[in-house]
Amino acid sequence: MAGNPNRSQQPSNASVANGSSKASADLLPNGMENTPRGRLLAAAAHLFRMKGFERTTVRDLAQEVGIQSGSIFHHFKTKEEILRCVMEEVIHLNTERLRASMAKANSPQEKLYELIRAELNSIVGETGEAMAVLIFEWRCLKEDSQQYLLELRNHYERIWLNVLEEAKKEGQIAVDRDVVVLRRLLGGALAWSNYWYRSEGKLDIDQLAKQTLYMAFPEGL
Amino acid sequence: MAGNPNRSQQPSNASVANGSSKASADLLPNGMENTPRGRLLAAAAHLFRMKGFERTTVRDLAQEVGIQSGSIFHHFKTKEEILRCVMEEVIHLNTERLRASMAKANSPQEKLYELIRAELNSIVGETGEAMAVLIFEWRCLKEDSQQYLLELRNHYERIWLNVLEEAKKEGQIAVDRDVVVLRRLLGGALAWSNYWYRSEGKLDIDQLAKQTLYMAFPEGL
DNA sequence: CATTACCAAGCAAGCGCTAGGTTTGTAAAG
DNA sequence: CTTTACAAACCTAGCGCTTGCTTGGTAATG
Repeated sequence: MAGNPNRSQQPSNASVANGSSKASADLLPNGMENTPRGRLLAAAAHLFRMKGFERTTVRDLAQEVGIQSGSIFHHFKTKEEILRCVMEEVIHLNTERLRASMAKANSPQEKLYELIRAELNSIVGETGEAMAVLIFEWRCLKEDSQQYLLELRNHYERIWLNVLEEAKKEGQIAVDRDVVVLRRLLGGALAWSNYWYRSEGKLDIDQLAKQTLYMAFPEGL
Repeated sequence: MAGNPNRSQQPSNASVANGSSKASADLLPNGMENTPRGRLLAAAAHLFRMKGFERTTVRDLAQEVGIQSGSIFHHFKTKEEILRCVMEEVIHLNTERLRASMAKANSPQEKLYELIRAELNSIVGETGEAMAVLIFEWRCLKEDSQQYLLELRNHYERIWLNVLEEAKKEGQIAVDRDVVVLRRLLGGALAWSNYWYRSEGKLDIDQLAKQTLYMAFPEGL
């Protein structure tokens, strides 16, 4: 038993885990996948999306990044903390994206179109798995984690509501439409796209964004 | 009086009809709590909604109906079968509701409004918990159960698409709008209401249905 | 006396997580 | 250039507990 027959030899480059598992397709930008922590988060987003938080064991996660299950707890205190970190990072990233997307827009209609496009890209793009986890694994968080992340989400929602309120004030949205309800309808419609939209299909993201914009502005852009 | 043929039911058969007489309706309003099976299904819908399928243990479920955990397996072969039965019954029930809702409608707009109202009632009404389970616990099903339930769902979706296609043919929906995409946007928006809509609020279901109708028909009814 | 509904006890497997030792990359000290 | 020091990264082994599910039996009903 003294030997280590199965031990993997990592190249000094420290770039890639041993080839037992396919690389996760959902890596968050900016070199996050270069640290062990980032690799774990990316793999977690992938597995949590595919199998759900509860069904994903720490052993699954360890295998995905090519380490032993116990080694995970060198980087995270608990399994729940991994979930929370995935969610936290994706909220921060996409709140920033939302803000940036409005820089190129002027009218409320254009702004709303850019918001829809940005959220759609968050949901069906490279952060899509993490976004799905954020949306659909919410109840797996402990109470205090929920509370904390709720504040971050409120900032995100505030951006939407500001634009919708501006549009209504300028008369672009019928007076008997409630902007809070409208945001929820839009949010649901967009979130749902995570389940059915495939970028390989004949519908590209901009087209889908335009179809979605009809929900608020029937005359389009 | 009738036995319990459902116990050994297998969904792996591609055919929809398996023992045509074993009417469901254990789960919902009438008869729901009259049989042990019905009580279990109702409790399961509730717990699966609140905690998720994985987090709900058979011991939780047993305690909810006041029996021992082992006794559950007198009524269902596996825990997964309970989930499947909850979903199956709620699909059957709501497909029937959808059909019935159109009896009182004439124009495509009216029909669509009734469809929205019916689905909304399914989602936020007394079958809401089971509907949420159907939507959000889908991946907890085994492959063959998914396949089986998918056929039932396709019938449900067909009703929607027929109405939308009729509306488009009559020119009520802009030519550049895709009815399949529109149904998915509507479905997402409606499904999402399960997360935020509270019937105690100031918005009643008919009002929400009307706000939702704007997504398809900007001029309303 | 068959059927239905249930209990009591517990098994095998799998779970999150821990403890304690080993390897590895890096960089200052000799 | 080599040695020494050290922390981060990781492994091995397994503990304590929970899980879905099984078994073999009992009580009540018609």
